[in-house]
Amino acid sequence: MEGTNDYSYRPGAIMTNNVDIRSSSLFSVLDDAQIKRVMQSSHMLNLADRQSLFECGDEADRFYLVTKGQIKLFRLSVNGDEKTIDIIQPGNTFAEALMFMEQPTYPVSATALGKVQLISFDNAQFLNLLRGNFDLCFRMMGSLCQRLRGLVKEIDDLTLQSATTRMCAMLVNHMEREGESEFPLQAPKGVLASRLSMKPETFSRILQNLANEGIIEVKGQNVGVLDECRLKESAHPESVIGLEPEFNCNHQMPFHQR
Amino acid sequence: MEGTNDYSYRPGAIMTNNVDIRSSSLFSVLDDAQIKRVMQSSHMLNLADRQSLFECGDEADRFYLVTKGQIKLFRLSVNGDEKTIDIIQPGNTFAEALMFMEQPTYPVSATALGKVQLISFDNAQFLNLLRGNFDLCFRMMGSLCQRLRGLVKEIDDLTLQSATTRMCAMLVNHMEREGESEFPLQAPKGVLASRLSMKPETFSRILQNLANEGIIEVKGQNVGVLDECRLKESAHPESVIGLEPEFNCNHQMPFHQR
DNA sequence: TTGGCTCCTTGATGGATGTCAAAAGGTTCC
DNA sequence: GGAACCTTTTGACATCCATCAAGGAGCCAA
Repeated sequence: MEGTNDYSYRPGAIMTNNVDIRSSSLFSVLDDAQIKRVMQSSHMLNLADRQSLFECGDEADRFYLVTKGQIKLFRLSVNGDEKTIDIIQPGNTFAEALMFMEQPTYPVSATALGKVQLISFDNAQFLNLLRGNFDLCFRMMGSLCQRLRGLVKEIDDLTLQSATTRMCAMLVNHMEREGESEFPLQAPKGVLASRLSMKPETFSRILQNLANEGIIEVKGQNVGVLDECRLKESAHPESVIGLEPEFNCNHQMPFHQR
Repeated sequence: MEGTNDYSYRPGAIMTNNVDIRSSSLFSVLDDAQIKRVMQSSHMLNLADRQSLFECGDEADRFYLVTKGQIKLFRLSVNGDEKTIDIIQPGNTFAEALMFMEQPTYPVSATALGKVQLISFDNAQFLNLLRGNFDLCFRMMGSLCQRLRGLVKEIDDLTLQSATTRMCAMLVNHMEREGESEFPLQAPKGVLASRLSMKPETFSRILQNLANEGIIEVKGQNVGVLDECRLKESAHPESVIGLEPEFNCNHQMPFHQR
């Protein structure tokens, strides 16, 4: 499970599995000597599908960069309900915020979605690096700030938006990231459901509704957006502010509609 | 509305309205000269009850320290629904995370709860200070990290916990902060309801239920905790893990019970 | 005191989403 | 190819909480 830092090191791009480490914003401001130093305390890891990386509450002395596959971050409730907090994509780091805590423990559990390859970094090492590099500090603070904004948005979504709205917002994100109106969902539907804080049954029904409305079409894992305009309206209800009620596109989607 | 920096400056404690600026973790690592520098670009503000400080989307070039009263941070949905994200207490700063963004805009609106006194600081000034002070950077990163953890916990609560559980957790926090089993709620019930992501009616009913159960007693704004044990059980359902179902204290609280 | 606020409470009802159960596809492994 | 298994879908029903409407309760002003 735990390998060594056996990837090639050379000045310039540091490639591991087609992911340039420098493309991660945290590492982009490091010079070659610094990268080398971080690398020396790093390990490459391979995880099988569903393999656990750490559990909520574990001591947190390392952080991670995903180079291949996806990592699911989640929390469990007493009765075994699972809430997926985030799905980390290749090229992104996670758990690095914890290095600033006194007695850091992971606030979430992490498991592999499919086969995953990642690199782990030693918190103490990285803290040393931070202590001599203001650019890096600012990078880090910027990244923490963005994550904060993301979570605030998330809370907004959970409290002020409906399940359908969240679904549409996700589909719009997906579409814009892919640049195509047809794309595969990047995780099993059950996982996406949990990410959107709904049950798989609800997820399925909402997709069905959107398809019945002619807004999307669904074939297995593939989604095609047929009516981008209506999808975006459903995703961002604020876009119709200012219109008179009778002029609103009022695309009601009763839950149990067939 | 906007005053000048007319509070006394002297080495050592920097008091403004009985709040020592140094007691805020961000400022605690600054020496006198640095404090003085920050102060020079700061302003004291007074807000009347309900007065707005900034709106979601406004350009964010200052951050704030509350010295008296409370600030409500919230987001609005299209239909006017309001979600209180946080209630900032005296001695605490807010909106400082934004200084690391390119084109910072506030992700929430802020208004006064009651009469409020606060100090605003110039982001650019503070960034200069950060750029020469690693301790301060680490303070800042630590604070951002804690805020992140708080938000993750919040999402957990919203998705995995019931309204009653959230209420109990809040009451336990309240109680432990006050150190008394009897205490006043620190904000109008309607605001607390929104903070807990429920409607005022639901808030009222849950308090009623807890009172009927004999767990608390409520007199206006004052709450007395009668059965701390049961309150904590309801707040942290994980505490009863491992017990056989029939041995669980099964304090059902049907919603419409009278 | 009385009126007019605003905030809170209480009751009746409804709706979005969860739950439970079963069927329908897909995948993997002999 | 088919058996076992998992994921997804579908249906019937339950529940939590929101909504709507009305009634108290405290507070301030005249």
